[in-house]
Amino acid sequence: MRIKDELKQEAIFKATIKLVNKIGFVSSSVSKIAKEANVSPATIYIYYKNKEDLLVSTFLRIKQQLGTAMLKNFDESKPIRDVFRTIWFNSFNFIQINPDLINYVEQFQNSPYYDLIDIKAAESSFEPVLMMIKKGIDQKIIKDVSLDMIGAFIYYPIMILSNPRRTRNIKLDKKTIEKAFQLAWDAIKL
Amino acid sequence: MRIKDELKQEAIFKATIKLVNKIGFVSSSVSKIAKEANVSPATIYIYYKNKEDLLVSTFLRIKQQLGTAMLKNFDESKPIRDVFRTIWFNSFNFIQINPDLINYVEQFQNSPYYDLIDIKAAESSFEPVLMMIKKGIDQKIIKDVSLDMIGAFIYYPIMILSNPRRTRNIKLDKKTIEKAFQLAWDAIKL
Amino acid sequence: MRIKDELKQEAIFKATIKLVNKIGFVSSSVSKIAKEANVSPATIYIYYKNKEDLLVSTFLRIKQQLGTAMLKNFDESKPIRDVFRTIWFNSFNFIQINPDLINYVEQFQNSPYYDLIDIKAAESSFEPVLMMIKKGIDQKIIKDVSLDMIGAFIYYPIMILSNPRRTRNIKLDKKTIEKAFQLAWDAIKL
Amino acid sequence: MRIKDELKQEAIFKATIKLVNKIGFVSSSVSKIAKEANVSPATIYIYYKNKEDLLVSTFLRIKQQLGTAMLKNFDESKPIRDVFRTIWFNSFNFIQINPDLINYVEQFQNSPYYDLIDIKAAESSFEPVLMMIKKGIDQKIIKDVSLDMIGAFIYYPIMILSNPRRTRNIKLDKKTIEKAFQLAWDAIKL
DNA sequence: GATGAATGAGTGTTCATTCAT
DNA sequence: CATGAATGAACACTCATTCAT
Repeated sequence: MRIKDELKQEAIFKATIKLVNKIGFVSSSVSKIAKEANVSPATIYIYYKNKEDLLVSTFLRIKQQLGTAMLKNFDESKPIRDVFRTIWFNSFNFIQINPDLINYVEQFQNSPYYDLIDIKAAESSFEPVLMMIKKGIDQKIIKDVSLDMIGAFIYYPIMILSNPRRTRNIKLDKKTIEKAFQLAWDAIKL
Repeated sequence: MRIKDELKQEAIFKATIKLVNKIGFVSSSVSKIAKEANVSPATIYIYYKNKEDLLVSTFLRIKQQLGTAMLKNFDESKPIRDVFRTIWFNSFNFIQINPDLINYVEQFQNSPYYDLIDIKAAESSFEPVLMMIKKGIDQKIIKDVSLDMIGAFIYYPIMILSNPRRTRNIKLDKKTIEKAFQLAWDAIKL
Repeated sequence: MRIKDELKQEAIFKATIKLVNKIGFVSSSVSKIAKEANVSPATIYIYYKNKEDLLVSTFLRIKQQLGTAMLKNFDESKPIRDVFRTIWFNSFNFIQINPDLINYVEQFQNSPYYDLIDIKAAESSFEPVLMMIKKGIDQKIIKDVSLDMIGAFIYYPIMILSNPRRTRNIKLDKKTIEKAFQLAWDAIKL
Repeated sequence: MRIKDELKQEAIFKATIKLVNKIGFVSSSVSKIAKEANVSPATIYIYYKNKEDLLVSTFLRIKQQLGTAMLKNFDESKPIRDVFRTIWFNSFNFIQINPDLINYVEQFQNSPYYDLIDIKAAESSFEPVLMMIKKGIDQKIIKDVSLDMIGAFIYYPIMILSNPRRTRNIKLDKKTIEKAFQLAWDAIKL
C-alpha cells in the first residue's frame, strides 16, 4: 500500500515540525514526535535510520521548499535589483505563511546536527540566486565580496527579523519588509 | 569553615563555555560540565540555583564582557561613522580572542533559555551604542528604521561571520573585517 | 509488537511490597524496586505513571484484596455479633497469610501519599461492614458514636496487633485473636 | 558558654519537629532542618552523631514529655477507673496543645528508625500506668490480657483519633473524648 | 564550638533505540 | 509494515556527611 506509507511519513514530517515549534528542538524526543504523529516510536525507525536522520531529512526537505518558494517568478532577464527584490519578498511571504518551518530551520541550524550537513548540497536549490549574485558582481552592480558575506547581510537578516524570539517587537508588515530590503540592497550594492 | 573558592566558580564558568563549544549547548549536561571543571556535580549547585541559573548567569557575564570590549576607546565626540567603525573592530577583536564566548552566546540565544532573559537588562551595557544610533538617525546620517532592524544588519552579521559553524570558509583577516564594515555601514547609512 | 507481560506487572507489584517489608517505605526507591523485580527502572514507568502512581495503585489493590477477604462468608441475616466475629477472624487470617501486605498498608497510611487517597473510594469494599455497623447502632446493639471512632477501636487495633514492629512480643494464635475480639466487641457494644 | 549551647540544641530540637510537621518525615533532610534552626548542617553533627541520632533523640525526648503530661495528678489511691480517666484526658489535653509533637511521634513510629528503639526504655515513664493496669488485672477490674493488647485498645486509638490524617472528620471536643474513653474502658474492663 | 564549602552516591524520571509479535 | 513493550544509560537534582578554617 503505497498511499498509506506516504501518509505515515508525511504525518511524521509534520509532527516533527509542529512539536519543535510547540516545545522546542531540545525537548522534542522521538517518542513525543511519534505520539504527535499518532504513530509508534518504532515506526519512525522504519522511515528513518535514527533520530539524526529524521531531523536532518526534515531540515533538508524544508530547505528545498524554501528554495522553491524563493525562486517563484524568478526571471533572470530582469534587472538584478528587481530579481533580488522579488526573492526578498518571496522569502518573507513564505515565512509569514510557514512560520513553523522557519522556526525549525533556525533551531536546527543552531544545533550540533547542522555540523553534519553538506552545505553545498543543502543550498543547491539556491544555486540560481548565487549565479545572479555572481553576475551582479561581474557587472559591477554588487560589491565584490565572498558569497558568505553577502549571505550574512541578506539571508541572516531575513531569518533574524522573522524570528520572534530574536526581535520580539517588530511587525513584518509590507512597509517594514520594504525598508529591510532597502538596507540589504544598500549593503551589497556597489 | 572552608572559604568559598573563587577558583572553583571560575573553573565552572570556564568549563561551561568550553564544553558548550566542544559538544554543543544541548548535550552539555550538568554532570559533564562538572567533570570538565574537575568538580562534583553537587558543587555546581552551591554556586548556582539550578542548571538554568548556571546557563543564564554565564550568558549575562559574557554579555557584559562583550559590552565592555565593544566600547573600548568609545569617544562620542568623534564622527558617528568613526565611532561605529571602532565598535565594529572592537567586536571582531574580542571575537577573535574569545571565539568560544561568542559561540556560547549564539547557542544560548537560540535556546529556550533566551526567552527568560530581560533583554533591556541584558543589553544595558550596549546603551551607549543605542544612543549613538539614535543620534545618527536624528542627524540624518543613519536611516530612520527601528533599532531591531539596525541590529539585524549590524549585530547579527558580526555574529554570523564570526561563527565558524555558520560560515565555514571565511577568514576574519583585517581586510575581510574592513569589507564587512563597509557593507554594514552602507546598509544603515542614509 | 511484544505483548504486555502480565507477569512483569505482577513482579513489580510483588517486588514493591516485598521491598517495603524489607527496607521500609521510605528507603524503597524506584530503582531498588526495579532491581527486586528483575526489571529496568524504565519498565516501571510503562505500567505506572510515576512513583506515586505505583505506590497508590499498590495500596488500592491490597485494600481491595483485604476487603474481599474480610467479607468471606458474610451473611447479614446472622446476628450482628456473629457477623462481626466472622469479619474479625477473616481479617486476622488474611493478615497471618499476608503479613507483608498489611505492613505495606500500614506504612502507606502513615506516608504523605495517603493524603492523596479518596477514602470513600478506597474503602468502598468495606461498605457492607459500615452498613452492618449502622444497623447495629439502629438496633441499639452498638454504641451510637461516629464511624471513625468505631474504626479506631476495631480496624486499627487489628492493624496494630498484627504489626510486628508495633507489638513485638504478641503471638497471633487463635486464643489471642478471640480475646482481642472480646475487647473490640466490648468497646463498641451498647 | 553553656547557655549558648543549650539554645542551639533547643533550636535544632524545635526545628526538627516543626519541619516534620510542615513537610513530613520523609522530606525532612538534615540541611533543611539546619536551615529551619538557623544553624549550619555541620553544627547538627556536633550535638548528634548522625541523622538517626537526631531523630531518635527527638523521639525519646517527646516520649518523655508525653509520659510526664499523662501522669499529671496521678493518684494511685483513687479507683482505677478514675485514674485511668485522668490519664485519658491528660493525653488528649497534651495532644491538643502539642499536635506537632504527636505528629512527629506517629511518623517516627512508622519509620524504620523505630526498629532501633528499645521500647522498654522508651516507655519507662509509662511505668506507673503499667503498674496500675497490672493492679487492675489482679483486682479483677481489668481483663487478664497482655499489656500489648491493652495498649492496642488504649494508646493507639488515642493516637489514631488525634491524627487528622487518619480521621479527617472528627472533632476532639470534650464530649467526643468522653465517648472515646467510654469505649476504651468498656474494652478493657472485666 | 561553629561554620559554609564540598562531595560521591543516590533520587525520580526520560531518553534513543531494539525486540518480539 | 507496524506496533507497544522493554531497556541501560543518562538526565537534573538532593542527600547525609566530612572537611578546612
